[in-house]
Amino acid sequence: MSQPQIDSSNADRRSQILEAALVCFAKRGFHQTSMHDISGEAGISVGLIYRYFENKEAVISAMADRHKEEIQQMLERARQAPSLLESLEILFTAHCCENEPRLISAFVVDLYAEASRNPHVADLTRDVLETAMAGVRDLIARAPEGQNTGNNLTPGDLAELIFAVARGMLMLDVLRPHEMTAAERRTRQLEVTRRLWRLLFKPEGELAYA
Amino acid sequence: MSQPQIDSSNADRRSQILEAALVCFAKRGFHQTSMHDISGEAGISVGLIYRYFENKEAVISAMADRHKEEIQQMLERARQAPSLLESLEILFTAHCCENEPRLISAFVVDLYAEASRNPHVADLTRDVLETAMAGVRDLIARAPEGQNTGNNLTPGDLAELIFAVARGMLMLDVLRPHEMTAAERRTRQLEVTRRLWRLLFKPEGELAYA
Amino acid sequence: MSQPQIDSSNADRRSQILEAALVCFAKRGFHQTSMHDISGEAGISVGLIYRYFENKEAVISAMADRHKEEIQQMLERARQAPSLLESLEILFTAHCCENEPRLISAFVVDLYAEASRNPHVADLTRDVLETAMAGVRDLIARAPEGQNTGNNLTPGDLAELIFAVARGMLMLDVLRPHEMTAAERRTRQLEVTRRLWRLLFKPEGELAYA
Amino acid sequence: MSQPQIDSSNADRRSQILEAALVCFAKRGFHQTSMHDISGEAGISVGLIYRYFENKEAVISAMADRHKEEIQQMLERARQAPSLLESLEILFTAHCCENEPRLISAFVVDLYAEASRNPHVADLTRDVLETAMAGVRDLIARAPEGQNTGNNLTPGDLAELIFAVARGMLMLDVLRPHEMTAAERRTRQLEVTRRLWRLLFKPEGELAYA
DNA sequence: AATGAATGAGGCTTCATTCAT
DNA sequence: CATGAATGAAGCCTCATTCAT
Repeated sequence: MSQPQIDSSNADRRSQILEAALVCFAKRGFHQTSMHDISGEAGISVGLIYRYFENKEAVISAMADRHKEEIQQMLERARQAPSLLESLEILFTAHCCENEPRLISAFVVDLYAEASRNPHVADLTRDVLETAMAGVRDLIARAPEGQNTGNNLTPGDLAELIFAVARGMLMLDVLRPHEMTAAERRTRQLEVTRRLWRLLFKPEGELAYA
Repeated sequence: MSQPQIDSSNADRRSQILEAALVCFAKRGFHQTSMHDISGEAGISVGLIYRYFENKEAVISAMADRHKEEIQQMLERARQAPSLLESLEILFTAHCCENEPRLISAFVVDLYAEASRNPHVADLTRDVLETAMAGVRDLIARAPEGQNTGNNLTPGDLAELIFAVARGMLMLDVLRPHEMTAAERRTRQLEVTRRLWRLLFKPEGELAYA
Repeated sequence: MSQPQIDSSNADRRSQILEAALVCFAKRGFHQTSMHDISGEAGISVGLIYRYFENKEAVISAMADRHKEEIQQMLERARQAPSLLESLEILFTAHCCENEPRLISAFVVDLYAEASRNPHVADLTRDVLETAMAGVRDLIARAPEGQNTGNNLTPGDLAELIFAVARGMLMLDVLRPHEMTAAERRTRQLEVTRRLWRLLFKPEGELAYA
Repeated sequence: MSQPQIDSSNADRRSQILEAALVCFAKRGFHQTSMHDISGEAGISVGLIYRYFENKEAVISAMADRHKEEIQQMLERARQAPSLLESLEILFTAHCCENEPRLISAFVVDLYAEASRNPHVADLTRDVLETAMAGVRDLIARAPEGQNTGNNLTPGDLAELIFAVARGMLMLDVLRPHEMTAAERRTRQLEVTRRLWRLLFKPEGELAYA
C-alpha cells in the first residue's frame, strides 16, 4: 500500500534533481555545474543527491536517458500528427521550451559535446538518434507525401537529411541572442520546417505559387 | 630591430600553444582540459602559457578566433572552386582532419556549447557563422547553378539550409565510432553533399540518371 | 513486568550491534568503518544504533568494555586449567577465532592504536592489561611450576614477559597471510607457548628430551 | 651541477612532509589525520603534498618504507655493538624518541593495524619484520653468547621470541601515561631487555647473584 | 521500537594562477 | 625568455547524526 508511494516519491526526487540539473547544465554546462549548484537549484542538500545518484557522472547519464525518453515521446506525438508537415513541425519545435527558451538546445549541444568523449553518453545519444531517425523514416515511408517525391531519395536518405537540419538548427539556436523569445524561436523553426518540407516533398514545382 | 623577430616568435609560440590546446580541447573539452594538459601537449612549461595568454579564458577565445580564420580560409577556397558542387564539397569536408578524424568536430561542438553560456565566445561564433553564411549566399547568387532552381528559395534561404545541414552533420560526426577513418567520414560527408546539392540545385528531375 | 524483558532485549540488541561492529572494525578499522557498515552487517537500520549507543565513540568504548569481559572470561578459564602450561596455552590461543581467523588480532591491534590517542580507550585497555597481568602473576605464584625456576625472576616479571610475548604475537598474527587457517595459527601459537614455558619454567635443561 | 641540488631538495621536501606526517599519524592515526593536518604541521600548503605524493595512501606507503629503512639502520647499529646484550639494548630502545616519547610506538602500532587491511602495507611490514628477524638471528648465531645456551632453542627461535617481546613492549608502551618521560620509558625497556637476555643467554644459573 | 531520508560539515584532490630563480 | 614549485580556493564525495513517520 505504501510501497508504490515510496517508489513514486523515489521517482519524484530523482525527477526533481534531474529537473534542477537540466537548468544548471543548460546554464553552465555539465562540467562547470557543481553538485552544490544542483542541490541549490533543487532546494535540497548536496548529500541527498548521492542517495539517488551514484555520482555526478550518473546524473549526466540519467539526463541522457531522460532525453531519450523525451525524444521518444516527441516521436510518438509526431506519429500521431495528421500530416507529414505537422510531424515535422513537432520534430523541429520540440525543444522550444516556453519559460526557458534555450534550455534544451544548450543541453543537447552539451550532450553531444559530452558524447564526443564519454563512451557511455555517446552510446546513449547514438541510440536516441538512430531510434529517432528510424521513426522519421517510417513516418515518411507511410505518408502519402513521401511517395513519388521525384527526388530519387529514399525515406532513409530523407530522414537523415531532416535530422541533420534539425540538429543543425539546434546548434544555431544556442547562438541566438538571449532576448529572443520562445515564440520567436518557434516561428523561426517553423519557417525552416516548411521550407524543408516543400523542398523534400513538393519538388515538382507543382506548387510554384504556394 | 629585434622587434619583428620577437613578434614572429610570439606568433609561433601562440600557434604552438593553440595547436596543443586544440588537441586537448577536442580530447577532453574546454573545462576538463587543464593548463597542465596544454603545456604538456605543447612540450613547454605551464608558466609560459601565461606569457602568451592572460588566462585560460583567453586561450579559449583565441581558439574561437582561430576557428574564425580557418572558416574564412575555407570560404576562400570554396569561392575559388570551379563549381557550386565543389564549393559545397569543400564546405562539408573542411573538418575532416587526416590524422585526428574527430578533432575539429569535437572542438566545434564544444565551441557552440561554450557559446551558449559565454557571451564573448557566442559573439565570435555568431560572427563566424554569419560571415560564412553570407559567403555561401554570395556563392549561390553568383553561381549559374543558383539561378532558376525552381524551388522558390532565395540564396539566403538556401545558405541557411546548407549551414544547418553542415552543422548538423558535425554533431552527428562526434557520435560516429572512433574507429571510423577520416576517409570514411569524408565519403559520408560527400554523399550527403551531393544529395543536398541535387535537391537544391537540380530539382527538375532533369538528371534522373545522375 | 516488561522491564526485564526490555532489558534483556536491550542487551541482545547491544550484543548484536557489537558483534557486527567487531566484524566491521576488524575488517576496516574503527575509523574507516561507517555507522552504515555496522547497521548493514547487523541487519538493522542506522538510526537504531543510536537508540543503543550515544554515538560512534560509544560503540568503540563498548567494544573495549566487551574485550575486557572476554579477557576476564579467558582468565577464568586459564585459572581453572590443570597446569601452568595449559593456562598459558589458553592465554596464547584465546584470539584464534575459528571462522574469522584474524578477527580478534586485528581488532586488538586497532584497539591499542586507538588507545594511543583516546584517553578513555587507553584507560580501559590499560585496566584490562593490568588485570590480566595480575591474574597471570597469581597463576604463576600459585603454580608449583612457578617455584624455584632458577631464573631469579619474580612472578610479576614473568607475567610481564609473558604478556609482552602474547601481545607481540598478536601483532605478528595480523601480518600472516589471509590464507593461513585458524588451525595453522593456533599451532603456531602453541609452539611459541611451549617454547616460552620451557624457557621460563624448566630452565635446568632437565627435560632435554621434551 | 644543479641536478643533485634539485634532487636533494626534492628529497628534502619529501622528508619534510614525511616528518610532519609521522607527528600527525602518531598523534591522530592514519585515517584521522587529514592532509590539511599534515600540510599544517609541515608548514606548507595542501596542494604541495600532491607534488610529492600521489595521494594520502602514498604518504602512508612512504612512511612504511621509511620505517623499513630506519629498522635497517637500527639493525646495522645493533650489528656493530660489542656484545649481544648491547645489540638487544639497541633493538629494544630504538623507538625511544627524546622529544616525542610515544611518537614511534604509536606509529608502529598504527602501521600494523593498517597492515591488517592494506595488503601493500602488509607486504612492506612483513618484509621489515622478516629482515629484522633474520638480522637478529645472524647476530645470535655469530655471538659467543648465542652458543650453548642450554635451552635447546635455535637462533631462529630465539630471534622470534625476542621480536615478539620487542613488538609486545611497543604495544604496552602506547598504554603508558603521557607523562612518562622518554628516559623513564628507556629505563623500563632496558630492564626488560636485561631480563630477557639473562633468560635466553645465561640459563645455567651461573649468575645466580647477578 | 524501528526506519531511512535528510543534513551539512569536512576530507581528499585538482587546478588556475603566481613568482622566485 | 622559461621553468616549475608553490598556493589555496573549490569541487566531489562520505558520513556521523537527527528526526519525521
